[in-house]
Amino acid sequence: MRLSAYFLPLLKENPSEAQIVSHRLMLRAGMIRQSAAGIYTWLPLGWRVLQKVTQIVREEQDRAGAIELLMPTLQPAELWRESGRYDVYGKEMLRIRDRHDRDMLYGPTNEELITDIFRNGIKSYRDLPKNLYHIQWKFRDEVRPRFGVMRGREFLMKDAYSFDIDKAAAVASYFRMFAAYMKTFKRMGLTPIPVRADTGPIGGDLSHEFHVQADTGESGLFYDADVVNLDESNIDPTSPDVQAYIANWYAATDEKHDKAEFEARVPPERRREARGIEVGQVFYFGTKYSQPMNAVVAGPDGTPVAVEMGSYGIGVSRLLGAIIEACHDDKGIVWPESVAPFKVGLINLRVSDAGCTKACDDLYARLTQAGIEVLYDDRDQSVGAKFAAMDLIGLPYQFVIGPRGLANKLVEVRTRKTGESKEMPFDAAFNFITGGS
RNA sequence: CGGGGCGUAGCUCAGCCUGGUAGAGCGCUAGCUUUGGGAGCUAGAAGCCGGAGGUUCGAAUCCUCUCGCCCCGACCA
Repeated sequence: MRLSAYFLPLLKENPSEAQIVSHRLMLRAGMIRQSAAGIYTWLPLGWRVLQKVTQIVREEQDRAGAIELLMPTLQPAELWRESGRYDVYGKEMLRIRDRHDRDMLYGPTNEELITDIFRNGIKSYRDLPKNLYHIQWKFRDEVRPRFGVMRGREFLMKDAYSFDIDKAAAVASYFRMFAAYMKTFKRMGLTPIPVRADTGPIGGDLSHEFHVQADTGESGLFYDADVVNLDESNIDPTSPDVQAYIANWYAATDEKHDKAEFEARVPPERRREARGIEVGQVFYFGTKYSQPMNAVVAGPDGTPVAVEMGSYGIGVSRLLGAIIEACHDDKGIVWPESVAPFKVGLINLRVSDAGCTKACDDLYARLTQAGIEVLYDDRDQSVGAKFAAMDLIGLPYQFVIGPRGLANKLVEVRTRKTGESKEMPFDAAFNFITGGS
């Protein structure tokens, strides 16, 4: 993409409404623009990142056996009356009336809708287990939205719902998602810390919140180092030992932290303290919805059984804020490669120089053909402005071409994260980025 | 929802107390000069001073109401 042809409205100064670093940087880097309190337009650069993050979430859900579908944003109130939540949910739920005076709502979550879909489609235990998910915009009319996309009213969420014939199978589904979550967040360059969450009123319920480490995070975390060293690709979600191990390790937010227990159970060298941002939560809730909504299947002996359910959420749009909170420096964003909007920023230091421009155009064409995502700064701007812009938007690599290096047929390759820079011949730079030799 | 703050040019903000022709820096446009870390000079464009009512000869400024946004708290992916 040529920057001259792109839409990237950068801000030199910090907008006064933004207090936290991710919000400021997203605004300044031209990723989002606020439309109303807690409601944002995703500008081209932000949209690209959102799609990258979405795709990683999707791939790991698919890999874990979940099946994607798409439910609507607007739901009939009727289903929520059936589950009993219509009157319970409160003002956070945006209620709408259509022209026929039917009560509708903009979905804050989808348990009712998915249970309805499920009960109409699955009648036998032989069709279980099932795990259905979608990635869809939600709306919760928060009293006080803040921190940009970290706590918006409209937000993109992945929510999955598992259906099993009995508790043992449901718990296995739960830990399968648990492992998928660890993998998902790690792929985004984050350090996930799964924290035991409230078990709720029904005894035996399971829930974990996933926090990702960020110095500016809102919750304090105390945990056993083993938690982050878990190799999720090797765990067997159906093994009771594994389940017990995960369910019992020590990891807590500051609200739940019990110093005495922490010190009793975790040896000093494994005790860790950090700050984090919550980006996901998993629940096992049994028949809480299947019972009232009559989501039953025929069991092996022919008698109807209410299915055992769990739900699994990831705050996809919030993740962008979390990633930036975890990955930035005083110059701007430092994208992990897996979610970067472009892999390379190509800077033409002197557009007026025919040699520079030719060299840039050629390299740009070559990289693009090789499938590398390149943002090519071909604008006629001062050098400092170009470097500052590129640092701000945080692409992992910068290729800098100017008259000085070009005299020796060299391009400068910089790594945003480390600040390292090295001059090399064009072929070497090309191979460096494409992984060729 | 309780408490506080702010709405003036695209952005950051001054002006308001003490009413009298709407300002600065950055950005934007044009030209010239510059060119390896947010360039310089010159000339421009740009604002129903959030909205409505009121007081006054006269309101960005004073009064009333309203809308929006931000911060702290309670609440949440």
